[in-house]
Amino acid sequence: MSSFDEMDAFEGASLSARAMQARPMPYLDSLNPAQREAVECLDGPVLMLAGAGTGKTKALTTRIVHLLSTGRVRPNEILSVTFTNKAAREMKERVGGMLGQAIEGMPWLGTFHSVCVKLLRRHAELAGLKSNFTILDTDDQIRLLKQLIKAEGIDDKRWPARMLANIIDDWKNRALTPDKVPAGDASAYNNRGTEFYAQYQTRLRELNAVDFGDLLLHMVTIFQNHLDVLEQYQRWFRYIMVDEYQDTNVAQYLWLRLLAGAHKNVCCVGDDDQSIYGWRGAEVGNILRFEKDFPGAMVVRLEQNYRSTGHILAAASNVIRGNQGRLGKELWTAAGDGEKLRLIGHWDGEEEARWIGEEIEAMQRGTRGQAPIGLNSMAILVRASHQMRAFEDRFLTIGLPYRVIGGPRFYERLEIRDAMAYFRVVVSPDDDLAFERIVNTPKRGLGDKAQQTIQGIARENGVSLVEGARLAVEAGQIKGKGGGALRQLVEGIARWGHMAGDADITHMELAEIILDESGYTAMWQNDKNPDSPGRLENLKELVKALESFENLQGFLEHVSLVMDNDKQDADEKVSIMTLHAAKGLEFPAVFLPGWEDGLFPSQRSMDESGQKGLEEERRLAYVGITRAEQICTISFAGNRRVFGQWQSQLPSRFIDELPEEHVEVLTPPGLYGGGYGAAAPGGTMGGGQVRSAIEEKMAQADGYNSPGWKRMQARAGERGMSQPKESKHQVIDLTATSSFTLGERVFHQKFGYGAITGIEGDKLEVDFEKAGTKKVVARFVSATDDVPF
DNA sequence: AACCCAGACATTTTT
DNA sequence: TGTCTGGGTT
Repeated sequence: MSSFDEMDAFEGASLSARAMQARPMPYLDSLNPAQREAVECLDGPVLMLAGAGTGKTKALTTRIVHLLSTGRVRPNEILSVTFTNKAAREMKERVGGMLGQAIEGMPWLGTFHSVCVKLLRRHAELAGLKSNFTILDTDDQIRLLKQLIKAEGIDDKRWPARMLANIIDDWKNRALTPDKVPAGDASAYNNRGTEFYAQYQTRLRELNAVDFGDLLLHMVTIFQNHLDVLEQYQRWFRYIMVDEYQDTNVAQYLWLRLLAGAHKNVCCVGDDDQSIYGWRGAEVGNILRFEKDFPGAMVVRLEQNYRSTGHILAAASNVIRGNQGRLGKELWTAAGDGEKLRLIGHWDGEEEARWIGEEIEAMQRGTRGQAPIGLNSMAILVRASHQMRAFEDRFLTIGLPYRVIGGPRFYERLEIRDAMAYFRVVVSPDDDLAFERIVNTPKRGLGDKAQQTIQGIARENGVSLVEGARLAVEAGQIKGKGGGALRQLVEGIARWGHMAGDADITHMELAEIILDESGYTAMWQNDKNPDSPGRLENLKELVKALESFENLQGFLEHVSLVMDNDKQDADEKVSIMTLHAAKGLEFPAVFLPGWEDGLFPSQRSMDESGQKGLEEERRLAYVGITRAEQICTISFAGNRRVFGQWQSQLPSRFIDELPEEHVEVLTPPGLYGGGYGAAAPGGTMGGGQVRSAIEEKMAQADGYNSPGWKRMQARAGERGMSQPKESKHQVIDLTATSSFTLGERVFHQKFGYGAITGIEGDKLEVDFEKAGTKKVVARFVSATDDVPF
């Protein structure tokens, strides 16, 4: 069936047309011409260049639906890869929704990694592994490398394991096995990088384990060395689709090329302007080269944007225009111009945070002359996570609810990893890494010496550490308190292992039993740290997460790849996140603070990667601006404290790239002589008309004295701490009632335990044990039953 | 094993 | 400036 038939379904009087009417394809009707072209071009290579907010996911999912409903392929013959679980989930849901039924049969829609795990479990022996191999995360990886480094007697202070891990990851991203590492890289890690890489791979094989990078690399190697296996999958995956193609690394690229090599029915979707993961091995070159890799490829550009206003798109386009070697796209919208971008400079970072806080409250109330905007519709996007702090502090004091997106993933948390190590030991007692992790957690009096004894016995007898520990206990080789505790642990592991086969106990009950009997839960219950309650919560959540799995084994196989962190709460909150974390999201109102040279674009990026680095930063700017639907506010500060030192900052060079006609320059508040320490007058700064507008606004601001800016800057430097403070006039709401009393002991989510030293309306002054004295809003603390100290 | 202090250090982090 | 790590101490 060709697309021709489908398009003419309602016009022609042919038999096929009438047949089509009997089975219409309404899903095509809601597509724009470009999307439709990309959806209907099913055979041969297709590159879908999808600009921000142009309905990429819609096109991609519709294409799958089209493939399926035209009956040309079965669901399990489509390979569709994404980078995140979230994206995969969303695609599954949308395809299912469009088909009007849950699709069980798309086993090959998933992340690169999850698809590779599935493949690798089938062919593990070709990589020297057993199919029940474990997947190590970064933490395990580093611990393992540390052991190797120590064994070689290398000073891991001078040559940190972390560094070696990065080097090895980098090689794996480039699909380089130890024997293929180019001579030019030989100097890596004190000239011994390759050697350690080889050792590490050997050790992984011994442990029947892989790291994230191996998932791809092993499959590429298998495909390269076993033509029969490759051909099998080339035949099986009749259609291939790739999301976020601009983010693929060399290994992923090779993997795809191998699989698509025969039929070339591959549809890659991406946007070269949104490639922001170069530092993780992503190669923009992959997408730029697509037409060379797949001659005769059909290239479709999705350029109609359904997200942002005209001003926002124009500004974003003008910024990204500064990059070389783009495939080129011009976003447009059928919607109106909307509001211009808003640009504002502040005296320092604190004032910036304060202003944004006020602005958010104003938008929320709708006092800016437009409809109120909910907090969920607003986001602050920063370049580096340390910038979040200023906002968190400020929002905590004014009682503005916020949520931080990103941060450590759920399964990366200490307590989750510990718990999982317990499960691993129970499920597979020869998992030495897991045993090492938990043998003395909680503390069992098994220090280095005891552990070395166990290691020694295990090695002598050629058995696992658990078995070695059992032998050590039997022989009475561990003295004192540790001996008894170890016996308990070893017996526990054996007992829990038996329970795993007991049909009367669910795996969730088993998990709880393991955590309780091992003393792990008690360890956190007895821990006085303010974050211990949270950790216990997480453990509960972990056990809950087990519900959707058959057994512990099944859980462990997938958890490291599947569990993510977006536990969404229903409350209205402003989102704070990095620009990287914001990719793929959209908000009616977006704040982009910290647009200062060195911070954004990041100095380090430019130092390490030069022009390439700068261009990636520019793409980050593009990503940031295009997250905004209605209102986009860019700001910078003239002074900022970095590592405790006050530094005067120059506005970001990207600000000069904003087109004046699409930007409105706001007047800074200037309560305390809101001067502008870095608005260097003069022509050397480059052609920003926007910049002169800023200078003008700065000059209008109270207390700004144009010729004196340099002196102000100098003084600011000298004074150090004596920066302008935020205004002290606090409105004390006498009507607000507080149920707290002076001296009462309270708990705060972020600051931990403390005692109330002052009450002003609904604001409390609390002397926290760990965090010092802070002013917080009463509803953010709770009374505790603990004895006041 | 718990504690304390000095010193290093300090982007982005889909899996 | 603050956080974290590792080494040294009790």
